[in-house]
Amino acid sequence: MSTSRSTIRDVARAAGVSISTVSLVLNNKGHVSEATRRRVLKAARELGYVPSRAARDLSLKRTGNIGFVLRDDHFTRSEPFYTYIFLGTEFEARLHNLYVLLTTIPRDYQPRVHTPRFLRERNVDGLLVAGKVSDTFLQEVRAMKLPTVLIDYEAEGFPAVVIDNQGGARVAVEHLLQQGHRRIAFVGADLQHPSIANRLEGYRGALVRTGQTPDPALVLVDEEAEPTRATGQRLGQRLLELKTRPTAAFCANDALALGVMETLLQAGLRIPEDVALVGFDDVQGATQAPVPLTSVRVFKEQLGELAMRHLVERMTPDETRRPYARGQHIIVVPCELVVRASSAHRKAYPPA
Amino acid sequence: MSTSRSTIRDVARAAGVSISTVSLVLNNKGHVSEATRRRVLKAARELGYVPSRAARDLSLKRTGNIGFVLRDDHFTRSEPFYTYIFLGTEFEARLHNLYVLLTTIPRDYQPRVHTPRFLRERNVDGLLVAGKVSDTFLQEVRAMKLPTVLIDYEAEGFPAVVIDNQGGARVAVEHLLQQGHRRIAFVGADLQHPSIANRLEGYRGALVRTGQTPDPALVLVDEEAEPTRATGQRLGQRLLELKTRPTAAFCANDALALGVMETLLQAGLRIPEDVALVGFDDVQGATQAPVPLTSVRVFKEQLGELAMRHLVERMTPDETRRPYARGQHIIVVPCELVVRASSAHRKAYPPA
DNA sequence: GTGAAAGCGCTAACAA
DNA sequence: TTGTTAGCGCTTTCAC
Repeated sequence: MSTSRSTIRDVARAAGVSISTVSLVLNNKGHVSEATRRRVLKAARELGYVPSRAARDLSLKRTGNIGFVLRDDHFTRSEPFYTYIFLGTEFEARLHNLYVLLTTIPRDYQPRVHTPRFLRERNVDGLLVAGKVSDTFLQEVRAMKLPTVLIDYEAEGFPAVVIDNQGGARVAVEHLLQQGHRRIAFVGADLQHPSIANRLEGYRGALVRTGQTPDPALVLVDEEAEPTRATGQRLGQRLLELKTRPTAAFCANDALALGVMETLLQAGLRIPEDVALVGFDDVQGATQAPVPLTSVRVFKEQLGELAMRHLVERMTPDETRRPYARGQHIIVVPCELVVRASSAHRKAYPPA
Repeated sequence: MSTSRSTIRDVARAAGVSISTVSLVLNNKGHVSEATRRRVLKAARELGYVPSRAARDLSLKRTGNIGFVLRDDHFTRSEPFYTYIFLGTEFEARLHNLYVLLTTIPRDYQPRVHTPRFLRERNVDGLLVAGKVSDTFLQEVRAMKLPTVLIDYEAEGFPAVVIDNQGGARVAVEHLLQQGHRRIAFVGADLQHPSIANRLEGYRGALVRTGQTPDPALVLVDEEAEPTRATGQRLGQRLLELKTRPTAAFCANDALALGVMETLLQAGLRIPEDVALVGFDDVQGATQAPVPLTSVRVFKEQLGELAMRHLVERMTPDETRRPYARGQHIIVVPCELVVRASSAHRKAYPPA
């Protein structure tokens, strides 16, 4: 017990069988009689036997690791969005007896310089990429022919697990419409980001569906900026300067919404009486905001779990499965609206 | 290139030597002639050879992994404190060619139920534990006889890398004293936490050193609570109810300080004119607070780096090192005061 | 200085 | 149903 750990040999000896039998039992393979199976299991338990990962991996020609890559600035954001996603993958990984190797890459990724070590050494069987990353990185990954799944981001040729951005945005805007709002602004940033673009689409869709004509003047977007609180503050300023001020704004994410809120409150406006606000992501800060923020809740851990599950499926060529297209599957995860004070019912327009 | 990766055999063949020679060259061992050394290196480079981790680990009887454990509620805090620490360890790990396996444990850790998988399977060569964790967990770790280093926490029998809590607190309070403050409160929580206890010590020390007698009435502590923003709000209330209000408060961390600030501002007090505030940790939110918060900056990534380095030292029994006590080394990392508006010079008391 | 060979602990043919 | 054996790719004695 106190000496070095026991091996498959020890178990075999203790159970009075050969090591291959032990291997078969432990991996539920082949046909082993119930009697020996029990003996083996018992011996293994009594010896506190745990298979050596290195030995198994060497024999199986795999690593048992999954790489998880995200941008460092995303990982260290004050909102633990990607942290939850990571925890989701980690949870699912346990079910498959895999380890997750987490590494960050810089925003301005340089192809050979910043390549994660586990990729360089080919020390992962599959790869998970969370959030928007440099395209040069994705190109490198593409060239490696490694099973890969993106999370909360989309790119040519990669399967991905994404939020139902469009659907969530639509529900959010429909909620505002239902509250009686007719002049609803959209606050956004970097439209290159598929998520943001989709949220804008959802916003437009909701308006069009209800027979409205989206007013371009109400689309407040800073194409060059990241969707941060600071950007929200600036865009809030622009909102204030509009000739006819909107009565509500749907913001592409909570950070932006919180920034807008700050600006509006400082300008002396009331929320939601003067301007109702809805965000997206439902971050922790949404609840604690001066005016609790209505938002679209995203199930971050679920994103991670699903991505890992999907990755594992792609890694194990299951013969029993039909030969579906090996292409770019996109898994869309639903989200849900959480109504808080920032968009509470306006006295003037009671809900339908 | 497109087929499976090349092995040490391939390199040996290409260089016209034996595999043991290749091994020696690649590990800088034994005496190999400069000529063959070059040939081997060249061959390895041309073949894009990367040693198999599994094979090496199997042979070396090690795993090449380091476990990193922290509480899930710490990891998902909105302040990426532990995220930075993790990144520090990850950075240092690369230098030693180690992988870091990150896992969280619940706050209410249950001994055999929640044991991290890599510990159960003994799949790490060393362990890093960040932040306060359940004592039952540490007991389990103790029993494993695994090289371990704590980070930002201390416990019997474990080496640790910690912030200079006492020193930082002292500097913070000295700063307030220098601003002319004489009634300085201490705002804290859970004194069981060594960091908080030490910060209180530093606070007292600064006062005593300058010949003051610490006033127990000014020590506002909620022993039962965690040092969070909510706790800070409550303690801020208690501060307001004091018969003779302090002119300044040193808070055990930024979360508490931010909570106190919120309460004071809502009560109509001005900061720093009515009450000056100083926090600890220098979190991201400190800069963005309504009144930018003076705080003690902590070099989080450095904590992680040092811990990893120390762990690696303990893992590799270096014969050349003197047989120092194998005991509980505590590495103290300095921190520095960052002065912002929340404690800016008061007109009444110009700086010395 | 270099090579042959054993062995790390496991899986998977292949025999029996 | 079970056992024998040949690897998996590397490190490391031990000869030469």
